[in-house]
This record gives sequence, C-alpha cells and structure tokens, in this order.
Amino acid sequence: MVKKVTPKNNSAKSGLIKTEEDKINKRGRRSTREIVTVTGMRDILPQDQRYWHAVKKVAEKIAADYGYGLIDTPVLEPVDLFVRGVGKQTEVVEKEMFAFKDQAGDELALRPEATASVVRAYVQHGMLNQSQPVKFFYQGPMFRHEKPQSGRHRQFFQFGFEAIGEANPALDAQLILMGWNSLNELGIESVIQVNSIGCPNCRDNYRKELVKYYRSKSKLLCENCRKRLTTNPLRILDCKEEECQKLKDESPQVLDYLDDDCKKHFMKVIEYLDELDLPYVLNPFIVRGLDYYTKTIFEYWSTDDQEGKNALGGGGRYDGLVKLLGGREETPACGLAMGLDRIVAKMREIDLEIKDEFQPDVFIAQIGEAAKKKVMVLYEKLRQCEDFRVAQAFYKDSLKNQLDLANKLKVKLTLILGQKEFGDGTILIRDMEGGIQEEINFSRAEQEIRKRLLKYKENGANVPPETNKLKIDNN
RNA sequence: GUGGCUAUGGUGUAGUGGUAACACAGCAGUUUGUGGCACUGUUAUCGAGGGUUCAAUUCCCUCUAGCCACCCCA
Repeated sequence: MVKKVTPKNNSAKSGLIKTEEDKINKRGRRSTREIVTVTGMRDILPQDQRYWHAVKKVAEKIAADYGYGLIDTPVLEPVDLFVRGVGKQTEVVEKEMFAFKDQAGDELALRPEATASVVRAYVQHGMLNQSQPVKFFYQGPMFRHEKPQSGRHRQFFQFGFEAIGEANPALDAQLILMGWNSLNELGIESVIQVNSIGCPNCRDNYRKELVKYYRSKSKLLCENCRKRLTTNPLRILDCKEEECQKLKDESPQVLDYLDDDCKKHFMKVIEYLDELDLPYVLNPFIVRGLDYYTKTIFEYWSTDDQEGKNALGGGGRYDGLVKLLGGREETPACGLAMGLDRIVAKMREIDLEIKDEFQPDVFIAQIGEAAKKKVMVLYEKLRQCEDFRVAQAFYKDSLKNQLDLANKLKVKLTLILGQKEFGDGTILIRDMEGGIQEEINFSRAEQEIRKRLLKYKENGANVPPETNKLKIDNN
C-alpha cells in the first residue's frame, strides 16, 4: 500500500495537502492519495479470471466451429462511425458515448459496440471481394457512459459474431443458434426472444399504425411514453409502466405489417429454429436500441429473467449498414453480441463450478543453495511437460514456507531436494494428502510423477475436495 | 440524466460524543529439513471535505463512490 511507503505526515510537512492531483484522485472510500479505478470500470483480478477465461474459450470454440475468423478492431474510432452507424438519435450515441477531441482536434470515441467497427473494416479492406459471407468473430471491451449498477458497467466486455454479405435466413438461424450454444455450453439456460422489425419500409408503415393506435389512447400513457409518441414510438412497447403494459396487448403487432418478403424471411428463420429445437419465444415487443437493425432481431434472456432486464446477449440483421458506412453495394448482414460481464455474473449467481485450468499438480521445494540450483534446472524441464503442471517458489528458503505454499496450491505431490538428497543423487517425493514421502532416484522424478498422478486419476481421487469453492463478491 | 439506500483493517462484520472490537485472509515467529492443528506478534489517521462541540469514527451539510430502481442496453 502506498500509505506504508509514505511517511505519515509527508503531505502535511511539504504543504501538499490539497494539491490539484489530490482532488482529482479523490474517489470513493479510499484515501486521498490512493488512485482508484474510474467510475464504472473495474479490475478483473487473477482469482476471478477463470470465469472470463472459460467464457472466452467457449466463444473461441464456437467461432472456430462455425468458421468465424477473429478480428481485432481499435477501441478508438472516429465519432462519426457510430453517429452514422448506430444512429444519432439512439440513446447509446446521444448520451452514452465516451467522445472527445484528441490533441490534433480529431473527434474520437471509445467504441460503444463493435458491429459498426467490423462493418467499417469490411468496407475499408474491400472484403466484398472475398467469398461471401465474410464471417467475423470479435471480443473485447466496449464503453458506455451510463450510471453503473449490477450488470452494467462503463467498460464492459462483449464477444460477438458478424456475417456480412449474405441474405439467406439460414444465416440468421445459425447465428441465433451460435449465441444460444455459447450460453448452453457454459451451463447457462436461456430462452431466445425473437422478433422481426422488417425492412425500413415495413417499419415506417408499422410506426404509423402504432402512433395512430397510441395517439387515441394517449391519455392513458405515462408521461415518458407520451414523449416517445413523437420521438421514438417503438420504445413504448418497452415501457414497464403498468398502464402502458396493458395498452400494449392490443397494440398493432409488427409482424402484421411486414411485407411479403420480410414475412417470408422471418417464417424461414422460425422454421429453422423449430427444426433445431431451440427454446425460443416470439416476442413482438423486443425493440432493439440501435438503428441499424432490420428484419430479424433477437435477445437471449436467462431462464429466470422474465422481463429481459439483463439480457445476456442480442443481435439481428442489419442489411442497410454496409451501404450506410460507405459500402458501394447493398450488402445484407447479420450478427450478434454477447455480454461477458453478465454471463460471468450469471455463472457466479448459479454457482457454476469452474475448474482452474492452471491448477498445478506438483510442487518443487528445495533446501540450500546447491539444491536450489539443481532443482531450478529440473523445473525448466518439467514445466514443459504437457500432462501435468509444476509449481515452485525458488525465492523462498524455508521448507516450511514452501510446503505451506504447496498445500495452499492444493498440489497432489511435492518434490523435495535438500543437502542430503543432493549428495545422494536422490529426491523426495511426497504425497500431500497422506503425508507419506519416499526417496527416489533424482533421474526418475519425471516418470515417478506421471506414475503417481495416474494412480490418482484411477482412484477417482482427482476430484479435489472443496477445490475452488466459489465465493460471490461483486467487485 | 433522475430518485432511494449505503460507506468502519485486504475481506466480512461489531461498536461508541472522549481516536475502535471480532472472524477470516496476509506476513513474521514458536519449529534455520517438512504443509493442513494450536499459540504469539503484526496489519484501520472508522470514504473525502467542511461545520457543531472542550472533544467526532459517532451529530449536521456537501462531495465522491458502491448498490438498487427508473431510463437504456450486453
């Protein structure tokens, strides 16, 4: 801690009690001199990484399975990309974007989502000349300046899949499946909410009908929704107010206003979902907040989340976006994004056991300089063995400390090399559970480890008791 | 952006108008060649700033952050 290093009255003596820096760094419950994370942003600590790692691994696997190639796009993009792509009127762009001018006066923004960037890359690199669709997988931090609360942070992580250059509804269905599979393979039960908002034409017709309907009932609407009537009528369907909810039931439904093409497309998607036996619900009331969506839209709600308050992911088709961002041709596309933070939160909530992949099996302890040197070399050899993992603490001298550590690491075996063994050309191998140790020939260490670990597996003793019992904390 | 609740060691909590107690974790030691047990020591200017008071961690105000709701979304 900073405090320990700093003499107690340092700041007082030097008259620096209230520097500008102190004011800036003053955050939350921490001491004035301590610098902490920016509001809404957080550290993901080593002990929590296994959840994130597990999610990323599944995402990578799904991407590979379905042939989606990883793309990394910059975190910083021109503001214009999102203003044009996501939509100027959207909440995300209008009030939630981290936007600023850099030293050169360029207007930049931390990306609030990735689809626009991926489409930008597609256009910028002339990928319409590759075989279509071009399939992308991405993963990384997004930024939105919202008021933080559970499941909502100013820096949050998403992974997603985008397929650009294909209009076939089979693509929509497959993407929906991919998102669902991601959750499923992590052990999270979810229900897919599907809807179609049609192409811009259908939507215009629908919007008119909707306004007509609600205008006649405007007295019953909440104040917000009355405003929405002119600004964004589709959002009324999203309102949680009881009265508005009631009106919703008899409101005109988008699906009735789809033109033949859009209707056919949607029916096909549904047909495929049925065939794949996916748990979906036709939800005419999901309205996504980004302007680029057309036709199919969908969200993933955890089974216990009836209102979709914390959707785990969502996506849809965006047939107009490529053109909008400067693409020469009308290019259909479809994609989805999943929220890592919410998925991880859900995993912790339902107490999913995630085993630590980096759990060591063996610890190497040493006593004395000569032994330390010898065992350092041995370790370099053993750490390259693929079938077990070795830990050590050569920076510690006392055997007690080292065994203590071995115990905390929950290794099954510990190798111990001291003066005596060094002289004899042997090494001790200690079974941590039983506390029994045996002297073996130094050169046989590796095969002896293998032999014993195998025995552990056979005995079913490889289920470590109480390993990694999860604690839920909300940092 | 609006509203509500909250803020005590690393973590989880107790407590009082006279500068703080407990549990766990950490480190050191009892044991300089042996972990899991036990014991000992050690770890907090009680979120920040200001006010009331002889005295504030305790009362009041402001700020900040966290949580929750609205809004919105992943």
